[in-house]
Amino acid sequence: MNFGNYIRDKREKLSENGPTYTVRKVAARIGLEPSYLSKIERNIAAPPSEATIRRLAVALQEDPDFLLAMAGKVSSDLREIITKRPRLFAEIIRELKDMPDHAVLRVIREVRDGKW
Amino acid sequence: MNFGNYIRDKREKLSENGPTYTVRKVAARIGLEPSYLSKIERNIAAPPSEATIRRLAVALQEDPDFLLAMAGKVSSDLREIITKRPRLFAEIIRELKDMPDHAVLRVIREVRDGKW
DNA sequence: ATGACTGTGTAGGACATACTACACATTGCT
DNA sequence: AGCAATGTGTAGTATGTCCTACACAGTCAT
Repeated sequence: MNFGNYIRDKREKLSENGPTYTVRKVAARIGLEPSYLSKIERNIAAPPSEATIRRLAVALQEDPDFLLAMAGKVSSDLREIITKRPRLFAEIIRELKDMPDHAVLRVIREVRDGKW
Repeated sequence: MNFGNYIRDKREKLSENGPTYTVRKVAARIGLEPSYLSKIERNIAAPPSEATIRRLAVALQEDPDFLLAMAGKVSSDLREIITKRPRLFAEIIRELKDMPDHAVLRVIREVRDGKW
């Protein structure tokens, strides 16, 4: 599944009950030209900028980090966190790479519970 | 400290004993025009691409993740890891954001020791 | 059949990224 | 004086990013 198909599907699902989620309406709400959004949805145009993806996430009730990932991007706030301590974060991310979700979640919980 | 100044300093340190680390020699070794490297070092040109930064890291015996971070970039392999499970990694990275180095290192060690 | 919608096609443009090619001036050596 | 090596200035290019502006064709209701 790619970015364009995903948001087209999502928008079409939302547009089933009423004309609130047409290409034109959504585009207007997030400040884009309708034809541009149309092209994005058909993968004729590449995914838009991070700022636009964020507005799109709000408009379509999607998780911004997930949408950004579909566009092959990493949220700028995460990039900032990583670039401030690159070796440290590179190490832990690579370490967690092959761990199953539930194990990573356990780490998150342990960290959050302040056992450190 | 910015990218240009940093690599200029590093190269100059390495060039102290012998003419092995002139702008021209280093540029030749990593396949760049000398004038381009010169401009990068003086911050007239923006930091180069990830691939070039990696070659530069090898040539100057620097940590690639660190150099990439100085250029405001995140290694593409890390980006890939994150975009495969964006919500999970977004959560843990934000959770670790304000933790001191030693605490993050402890997490890394625990993970590596396979207590999970 | 007119008007109000719908999505989409065409044709750009402004700016950034990531470079190359080559000439030039300065310095040090012989 | 002449050559080699140094760093740098100028000019230009290809490609990508991120969009706008506007026109057009089809559908649907009145």
